Amino acid sequence: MRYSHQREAIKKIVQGTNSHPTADWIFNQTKKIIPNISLGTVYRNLKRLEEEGEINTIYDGNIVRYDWNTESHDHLKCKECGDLVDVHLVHEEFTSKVKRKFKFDVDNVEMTVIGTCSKHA
Amino acid sequence: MRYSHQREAIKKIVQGTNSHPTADWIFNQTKKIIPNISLGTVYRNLKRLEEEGEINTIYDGNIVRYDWNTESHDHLKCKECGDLVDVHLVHEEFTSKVKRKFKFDVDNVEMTVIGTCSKHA
DNA sequence: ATAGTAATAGGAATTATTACTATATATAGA
DNA sequence: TCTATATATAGTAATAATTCCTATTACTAT
Repeated sequence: MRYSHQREAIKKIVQGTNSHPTADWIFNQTKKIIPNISLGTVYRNLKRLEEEGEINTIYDGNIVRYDWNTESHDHLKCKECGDLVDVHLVHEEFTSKVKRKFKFDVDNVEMTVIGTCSKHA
Repeated sequence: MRYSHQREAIKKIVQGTNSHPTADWIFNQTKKIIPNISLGTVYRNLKRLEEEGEINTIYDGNIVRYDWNTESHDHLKCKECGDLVDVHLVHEEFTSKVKRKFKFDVDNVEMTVIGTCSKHA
């Protein structure tokens, strides 16, 4: 893969936030550095970076977000503030239980716990 | 809520399949009964039915699907055949653990386990 | 039967994403 | 360093999913 200024900028932006940004947010941030970058370039590079394992794609309902955290993890989503917080809830024992019980080979678990965070209890 | 022929047809169609259909599929099925139904009507009524607790909305990646099964449950998704199978994996002990550990009040857990089903092992 | 309210059809508008194409750029090799 | 070429980009058009809008239709209580 050939180097590109654009891809580097996009990578740094995703890796520099905990906000689980959308493509559009990333596009706007990148524009501050490369004003004439195009949205297609952002999408293309987000896909490339995901393929390279540099970033992760997460699904917040039907909204696609990106995450610098490529370790397997889960999310707590507060319905009051919309905050999405990284947590580690699914462990090895869980995947082996699924394997045993359903003869299902687990690659990945996508879990979002929806509720109310302590700030809005 | 006033009775409507359209909404009843949509409800029966969703409740009559295990295929976790998309809005578009439901639209096409409903057309077989009510040829001049409009897509907007399908979306509006799917939303109403979800609000009434008659059906569930599920997110398969960024694809929105609908499910007759309104009991809290999880999904196994086979990356080979795309099959989405209902399972019950998240139990009360899990939500109370999240409550204790993160002071997070759990409403709902959305979990999709991605991997390979026994047919494609 | 009629007025008032609620739902629908059909199409336009919106949003997110992908595809296309002419131009620009990174990089391997002379 | 210069050049050739493959790959990436900007800008725009196209597509897909969903929501919004409005004139029309249907139901309900009088």
